[in-house]
Amino acid sequence: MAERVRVRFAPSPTGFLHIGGARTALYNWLFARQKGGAFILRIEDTDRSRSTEEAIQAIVSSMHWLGLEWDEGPETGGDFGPYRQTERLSLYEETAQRLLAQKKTYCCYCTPDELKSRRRVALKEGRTPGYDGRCRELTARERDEFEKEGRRPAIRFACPREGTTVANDLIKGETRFENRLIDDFILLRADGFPTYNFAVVVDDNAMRISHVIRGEDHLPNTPKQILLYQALGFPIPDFAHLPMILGPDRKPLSKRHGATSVEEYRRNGYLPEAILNYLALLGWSYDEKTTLFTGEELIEKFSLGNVSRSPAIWDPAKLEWMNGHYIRQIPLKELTLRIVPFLREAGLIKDFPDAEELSWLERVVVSIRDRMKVLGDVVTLTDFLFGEVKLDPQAVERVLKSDEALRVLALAEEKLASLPGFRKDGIERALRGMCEELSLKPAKALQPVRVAVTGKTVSPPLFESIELLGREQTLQRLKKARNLISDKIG
RNA sequence: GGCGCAUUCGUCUAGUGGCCUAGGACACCGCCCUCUCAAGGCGGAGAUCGCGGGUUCGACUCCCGCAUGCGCCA
Repeated sequence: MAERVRVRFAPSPTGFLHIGGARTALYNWLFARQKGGAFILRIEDTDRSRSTEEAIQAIVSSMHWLGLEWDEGPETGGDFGPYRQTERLSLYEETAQRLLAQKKTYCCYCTPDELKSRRRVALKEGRTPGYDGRCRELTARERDEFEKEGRRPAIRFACPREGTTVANDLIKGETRFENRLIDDFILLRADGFPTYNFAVVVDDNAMRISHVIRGEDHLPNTPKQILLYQALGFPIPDFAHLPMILGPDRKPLSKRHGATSVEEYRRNGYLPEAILNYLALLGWSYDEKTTLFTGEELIEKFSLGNVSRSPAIWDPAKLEWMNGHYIRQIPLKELTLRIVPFLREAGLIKDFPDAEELSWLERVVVSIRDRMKVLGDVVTLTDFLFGEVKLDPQAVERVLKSDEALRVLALAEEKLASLPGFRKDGIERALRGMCEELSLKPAKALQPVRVAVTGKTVSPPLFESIELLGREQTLQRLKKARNLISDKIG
């Protein structure tokens, strides 16, 4: 424990970085940064049928995007590599052989099919479905027989039949497991690939991991791993098991609950700051008041002792609120740049804007900043500023189809046409003057103008929007709306 | 089926024996601001602390049982 803190995040590359994985990574990262330790990224790709190269890239890229930089791992390398389990096969093999020589493991010739059917029978008879240990006492001759049949052995751990293994979890506290209830689990499969429990112990030791911080789903694996540490004579790290993240139905978070990967949130316009802050608070808290934390504050204040022991339900609404908050924290110039990709993606702008367009975009951003929850909101909020207006039929029906609206539009057009300049303040004066002349409340009289100009009953502030649109476009839209009404009213 | 973990407002949580007539945040409702919608400010409603037993002068907090949920063995 006096040794340097070394922690790791060890995902299986079977898809995008999941929200739960991101939180595990974050807690590891915070812990390492706070303690001045090392944060290691290790790829657990021994399940060849499900692991892919694309998934590794996806995870790496989400980690970078979140700013969870690792000190050792893919891309960066390090003194304890390689950091991919499929590149460490010989280490597992050697370690297993060592245990075999010490008679702490044994060869098992049972095939997966045999095991499966035995398990079924056991379940049907109401017995515990674990491995019965039948190959543990195999004689040399029996082994030869199996070898002659062409069977390749798996290597199993000879688990102690008595005693108790105690895991002192930094979050859950002391948990005890009866050794006799743990079956002789496989370390190395017949094909030479290690099982999860074995590879994890070998690697965590080889990489000098001091604290294993991972999801609670691994808690039942812990006694097996402790037994392995002991058999191998390795020092045992500290363990900390994080509660799960569930959907609103208290089932594991999955696609049917909505977005579950960091990548999806990135694409929808969530900010890393918001995701990190929200994730930090999902299962951890600092005091009874604080909800907003900068990255530095999190590093300073995080502690495993304050991590909750019970599962948390994912609440997209709170994340959204937090995202809106962080959007408002971003300096205008930077926010504008971060919005550009969303405008391009939606086809609202073609190329990357030049300096002039950028300064216009900045003014656009000012008008919508308080209205955004995600960066992608920029599209629906400002689409009327690009190209033609699409008049919402319902809005036309409700606010445009009247003689009063017709008069409003005519006067507005006249007032705006004769304005000396075309700035927000002048526009406002002109339109408020219009309201007075018509003896109408602004709230009433400005709605037809809003619909004519923006196509909707809800929009960014009208006067700014009109300025941003420009005189020519504005007048054109007012006229068009007027013609439309005249036709309709007859 | 066995083993393990968990259980405070709808949600995330504060709470480590008296400070709790249970605090904060999101969501919800109302008011203010206001050209719409937001943002912001102010306020409201919302939890007999899963249930039942103990221990104690006193329990959300400690112990036991039960229920439920989740995990692992798969």
